[in-house]
Formats: sequence, C-alpha cells, structure tokens
Amino acid sequence: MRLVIARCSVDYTGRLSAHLPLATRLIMVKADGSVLIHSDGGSYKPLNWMSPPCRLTESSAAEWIVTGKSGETLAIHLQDVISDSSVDLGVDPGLVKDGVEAHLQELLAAQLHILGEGWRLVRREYPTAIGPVDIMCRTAAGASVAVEIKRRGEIDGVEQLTRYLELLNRDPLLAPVQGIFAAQEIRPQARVLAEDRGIRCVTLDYESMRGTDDGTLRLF
Amino acid sequence: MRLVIARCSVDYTGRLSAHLPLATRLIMVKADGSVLIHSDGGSYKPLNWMSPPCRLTESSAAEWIVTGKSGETLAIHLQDVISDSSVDLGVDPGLVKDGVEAHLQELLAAQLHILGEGWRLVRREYPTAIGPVDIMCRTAAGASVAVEIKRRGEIDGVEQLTRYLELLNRDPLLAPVQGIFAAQEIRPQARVLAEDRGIRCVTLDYESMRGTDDGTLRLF
DNA sequence: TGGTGCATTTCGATA
DNA sequence: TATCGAAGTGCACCA
Repeated sequence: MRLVIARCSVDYTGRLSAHLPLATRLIMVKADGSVLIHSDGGSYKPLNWMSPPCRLTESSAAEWIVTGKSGETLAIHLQDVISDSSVDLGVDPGLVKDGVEAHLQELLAAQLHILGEGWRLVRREYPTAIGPVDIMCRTAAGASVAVEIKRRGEIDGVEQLTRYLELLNRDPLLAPVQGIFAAQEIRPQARVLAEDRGIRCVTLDYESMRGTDDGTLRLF
Repeated sequence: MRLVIARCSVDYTGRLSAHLPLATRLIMVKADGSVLIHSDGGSYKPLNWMSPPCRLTESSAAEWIVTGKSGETLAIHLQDVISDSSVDLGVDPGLVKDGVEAHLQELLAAQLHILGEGWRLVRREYPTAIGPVDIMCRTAAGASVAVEIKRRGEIDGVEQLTRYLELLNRDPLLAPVQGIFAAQEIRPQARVLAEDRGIRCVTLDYESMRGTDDGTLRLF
C-alpha cells in the first residue's frame, strides 16, 4: 500500500463526471492497483476512487491517470507532494460477521412461538417460481403462513411478500396463505402498506432471540 | 488526519458483531474522530469503521476503543505499530457531480421525440397522492403517458410505476394512462415484469442524449 | 459469469 | 428532524 499526502485536483470520467478542486488530500494506492482519495472528514466513502481491476500510469511526476477496465478514468493532478510512503501489508484474513438477515431467519425458524403458539415450520427458503419465501409455516390450526424477514422493513419488502402471497394463494393446496412481515425495525410507510394489505407486522428483538438460542449459532 | 500502520485485531459491536483477526492494516483516524480500517485490497469500503460522531479513547498504548453515539464500539488491539503519523489536511471544498438520474429526466423531458413523434410534455415531477411521476406527457393523439426514469431499471422501479398507473387510471380526465419504464440499463426480470403489465421499456443512451443538448446543463 | 438482494450501507433531497 | 430513494454503490450468494 502506498500513501501519498498531496495538494491535488482530481477529475473522474465514467458513469458520471466528477471534479475535485485543488486541496490537500490522502491518496491511497492499494496493492491491487485500486486508488482511494480521502479528505479529513465525511464517512468511509472516499471523495473519489477507482475500483479494481485498474491500472495507474504516472504520465509525469505531477499527473497520474488511473484507467478502469470499462474505460473509466481518474486523473489526479499533483501540485505539492507532502509525503509519499509505501508499506507491504500482506493479504488480510478477512472479516467475520454475526447478526445479519440470515441469522434472523435461523433464529426465528427455531422460535416460531414468537409468531404464534403451536406453529410448525414447513421449511426455510420455501421455493416459488419468483424466488424463495424466507419462512413457510403452519398455525396450530393448520393454516399456511408465509413470513418475509428483513433487518429493516421497507416498502419493497412488503411488495416482495405481496408477490409471493399472490402466487402462493393460486395453489389450492396452500390457499389461503397469510402473510407476516417480520423485521428488527419496520418503517411507518411499510407498516401502513402491509397492514392495508392484510399483512401482519412483527418487530423482532434480535438480542432477546439470540439470548434464547442454544449457542450453536454463534460464530465466535 | 492520523495514519497508523499496525498489526492489529479489531472487534466491532453495534448493529452486528464483527471480528478482524490479527493482521497488518492501515488505521485512518480523521479529523472528525471517525476511524477507518483498511486492508491492502478490496474496494473503497474499509474492513471495519466507525462513522462520526464518535470518540476515540486510547485506554492503553495497545488498546483503542472507539465509541459511537448510539453505543456502538470498535475495539482495536494494537500488536505492533509500524508507523504513526499525523497531518492537517484542512477542510475539503467537496465534489462536483454530473450525470445522475435528475439529469436523465431533464434531458428526456427536452427530447420527448425519443419516446414518440409529436409527443408533448405535460410536466416533470407530476404530483400524485403517492409521490411525483417523473414525466407526464401526451402522445400526438392526445393519450396520457406516465414515464418512470431510472439509471438502472429494476423490479422495484416497475412496482413504483405500476402504483402510479393504478392511481392515475382512476382519474377519468387522464385515463387511459400508458406507462413507460425508461432507464440507461434495464434488468431482464424488470423488463419481463414491465412488459407483462403492458408497460413499454425504453433504454436511454445518456451519452447521445447529452450530446444532443445545448450545453446549458453541464456543470463544468 | 450474470442476476438478485442485503448493507454497521452512505448520501442527498424533501417534507 | 425523519423519511425516502439513489449510488461510479460494494458484496455475497446462487444459477
């Protein structure tokens, strides 16, 4: 990895055009050739960048051109180089995650009593022609229920569940199929839309669901 | 901005839990206190980070704790510090962009002949109870057409247009309203869904549309 | 390899 | 301030 602190201006041409006026910034060149230009604020997103695969050409000491595989270009005009250093970091072993949507699905499938007493799991990732339903189950009385799980419940999640229900309800062996929209957090507009369509909304408490499990799901 | 190259392990706890095993990485501490941990590859996204507002506490030379405002924590355990330097970058003047969806809408509204000969603009951002329709126009014969514009056309864009059409077609002064789904790129599934619903799909060539304009829209 | 859906998304516009 | 939609999204997963 090469780190250059320099007063520079930058022009990007690709899916859009973007221009950075002259200012002092950090230019990070990674081992795979990708380039990130960071200012001293904002979030993790660089002001400008080039994703790999790409190639950096130092056409002069003051002008770098980075070219992407689809022809995008990042032109960096260096005015004053304040520092320029390189270090070999080696390959990173990578990130281990825990707590995403797949996890919610796993936990809820194991704790269907959250949805209703005596409910039984039919299967997770129940296949349909337009994609898998997160959880298909049956109530104690035997009625079919399709559950769509999101970390954050928004309108498109309700649309997705609506499409599933429409399809599932054409199957006389399943119909009538109820819908449940389950998420850690449900946006007001999504809730209104769901309830207007007769879909029940359930807010999931990840911490308490995780506390209930037997520990075999934890990754570290 | 402070740049630290160090062999470190990292643990994040917040919306999810994540762990980075011991390896050599770049730790970037920005002026606003935010922290980014980068490896020597991947994209512009750091392996781990903390967004502002947050506070960094060096509980010891080997243990940094970054705390976010919602209680998230990023614990960085430093094994070997290879380098540690700081530089003042000042405030960045920011990025100037050109070429996004608003632009497509502007260009298409000025070049309705792309959709059909003799078509006339009713208005852009045509208001409805469930949100504005990107472009409302009329064919040479006077039929109403609602146009939804996306950079990338996906299923939820078709759903959005479908909701508009359903609503607009209840208005006897407008009905029947045709739908056009216009995008720089239309995903196959979105195209199938749109055409199944009688919605016409139009692929927009941004470069040629931009070349046709009078130049007043360019930002720099 | 392309399509789809999720994200500690981030970012900007808008009400 | 909350909400909603777009992103040069990136990324994993699956066909």
